Amino acid sequence: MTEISKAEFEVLDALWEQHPATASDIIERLNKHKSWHDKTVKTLLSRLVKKKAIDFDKQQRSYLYFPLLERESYVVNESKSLVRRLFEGRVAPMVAGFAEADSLSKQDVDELKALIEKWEKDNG
Amino acid sequence: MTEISKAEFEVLDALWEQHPATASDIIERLNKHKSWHDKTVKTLLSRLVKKKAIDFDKQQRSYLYFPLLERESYVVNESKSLVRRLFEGRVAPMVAGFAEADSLSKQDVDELKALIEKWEKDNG
DNA sequence: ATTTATAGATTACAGGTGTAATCTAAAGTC
DNA sequence: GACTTTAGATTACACCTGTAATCTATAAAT
Repeated sequence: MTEISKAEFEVLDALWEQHPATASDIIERLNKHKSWHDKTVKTLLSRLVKKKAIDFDKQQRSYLYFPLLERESYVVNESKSLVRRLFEGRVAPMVAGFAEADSLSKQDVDELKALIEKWEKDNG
Repeated sequence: MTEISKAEFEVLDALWEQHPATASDIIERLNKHKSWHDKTVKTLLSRLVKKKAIDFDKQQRSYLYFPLLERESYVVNESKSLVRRLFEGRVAPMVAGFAEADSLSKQDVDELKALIEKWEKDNG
C-alpha cells in the first residue's frame, strides 16, 4: 500500500502492458518512448518489488517479473483519490471541468451517454 | 510551474477557501481537520511562496497571503494529467471506472446528463 | 579451466518532502 | 527603556525520488 512514484509507475505500466516479462523486455518496451539507462529501470524494478507492487520468479539467470497490483484497482484508487481531493468526491464536476476546457470529445460524450443509460437500467 | 506537494496542496487549498488570509487564519482553518504544528504550516507557506503558487502583502507585523495560482486551473491541469496517464487522455473510461466501483451517485448522473445536453447544444 | 560478459544487489548522491526546532528582529508590556 | 512575546527566516534531519555507477556471482565463450 506504499505510494508508487511517477517513475516507478511508468515501469509498472510497461509491465502491465504485457507480463510476465524480464527486465530486458521492460527496458526495451520503455525505450520505445523514453530513454532511461537500463540501470535506472533495474533500480525501479527493485523498488517496486520492495513495495510489493510486483514480484518475480527466478528463471535461470534473469527474473520473470509480474504485477501483484492490478492496473484496474490502482487506477480506480488513484482516480477516487484525486476526485476526493479536488472535487469533494463527486466525479461529475470533474467532467464539467473537461467540458469547460474543451477537452470532451464526441467519443467521450457517446461513451458517457451509454454508461449513463446502463447505470439507469441497473440503478433506476 | 513547479510541482506542488501533497502537504503544500492542503495549505494552498485552505487559502483558496478564503483569502487573503494570515498564517494564523490558515493554521486555524487547517486545524479543524488536521493537526499540524504551526511551524509546519509556516514552512509550507514559505515553500508555496518560493514556488510562486502564492504571494503576500506585508501587513504590519504579519503577512497577508493570497493565491497566485487559481484553483480552477490547478484542478483542470491535475485532472487532465491523471486522465492522460491512466486513461489515454479520455475522461469517459474514468467515469466508467467509477460506475463499476459503484461510486456514481444519482446526483453525479443528473449532472452528467445536464452537462452532456449543454455540450450537445454547443457542439452539435 | 580461465576469461569475459551479464544479471541482479548494493551503494551513491543531489534535490524534494514531511515535520518541525532554533534564530532574529520587531512589537507589545510593564 | 528593558523584558517578553511573536512573526517570519533559517536550519535540521530522515526518508523518498530520479538517476545512475560499482560490486558480486554466475553463465557463456574460448
